[in-house]
This record gives sequence, structure tokens and C-alpha cells, in this order.
Amino acid sequence: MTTGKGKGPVRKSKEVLKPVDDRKVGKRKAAYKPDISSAKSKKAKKDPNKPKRPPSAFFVFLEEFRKTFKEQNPNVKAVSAVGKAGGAKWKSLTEAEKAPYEAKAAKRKVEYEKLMNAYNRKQASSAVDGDAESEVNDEEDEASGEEGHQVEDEEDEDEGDEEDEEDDE
DNA sequence: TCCATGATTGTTGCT
DNA sequence: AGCAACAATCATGGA
Repeated sequence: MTTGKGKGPVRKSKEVLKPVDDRKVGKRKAAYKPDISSAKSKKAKKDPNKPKRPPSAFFVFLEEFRKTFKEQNPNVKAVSAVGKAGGAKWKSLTEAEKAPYEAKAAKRKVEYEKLMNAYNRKQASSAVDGDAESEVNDEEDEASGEEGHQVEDEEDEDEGDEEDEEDDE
């Protein structure tokens, strides 16, 4: 306790089981922009259409947790604080409680796949160069045609399993 | 002035 | 099959 921790990058050596503990994106920035200043490199392949990865169950939970956390700790503005608190709480949650978050995350994944499908196709079209073209079979293209699957956000029905409203404890 | 970082876990994509 | 980077957030620091 009182490890002083402060901003110390050091995070305990509990990662004995995990081979890679450098999860800290320390060096690998998230939105890395290669040529923001240069902007001259024609290699700047920025894909505005490229869909971002879907938020995992943890992130879904975090979104809600952040709101709550900020309300209880309006003084705390450090993103790391929420991350740590959220991570701790997340571990405290049981699978049943994480289920609803995972369910939502799973849905997100489906949408992501669709976006990727469209994105991939677009890229293939654009990517003319004769470089090892994957030659995508033009069989599955209904992605856009589709019968109008408006996923929308219906949180009712389905998932008859975890339906217990544990409500606050 | 503006981009990058920090911190969490999970998930996806590439090799 | 495994590894690596990235997904949100938001204030602050360095250039």
C-alpha cells in the first residue's frame, strides 16, 4: 500500500502468467498518424473508410462505468483512473454480469464484419496495382443488397439466458 | 497550437 | 497458432 505508485509506469510484477505484460501501449500509440506533419508522403494510406475495431465487452462496460465513475469522482479527470477502476470492477463482475456486455460487444462485432466486408471490397476495387491480388470471389456480395437488415438497437428478445435482473446490489 | 501519452482489457488481423 | 497493435476517454505535457 502506499506504494506511491504515482505515475510510475511500473505495474507490479503480477504478470507471471502472462507472457506479454507490455500491454501498455506506451510505445505503440493508438491513433498513430504517420504523416500529419509531413502529409507529403504518398504512402500515407489513411483509410477514412476503414471501420474501427468494435469495442470489446470491457469497453462497453467502461463506457457506462466512466459515466458513473465521473459522477462519483468528478474530481478525477485522469483517464488512467477510470481505466484502473474499471479494470478492477470488471474483474469483479461475474460472467453473468459481463454477459450483457459481451452480448452487446458480439453484436458490434457483427456490424464490424459487415463494414469490413464493404471496406474490403472497396479496397479491392481501388487496389488496382498488380500485387498479389487476393481475387475475392464475387459470390458473396449481398452485403449491400441485403434485405435491409436494420440491426438497430433492439435490446429485447433474444438472449433468453441471462435475463435475470439483478438490479443494484 | 497541436499531437501524443497514459491505463484498463478484449478483440481483431496478420504472419 | 501466436503476437502485436489498436479500440475510448480527456486532461496535460512536450515540441
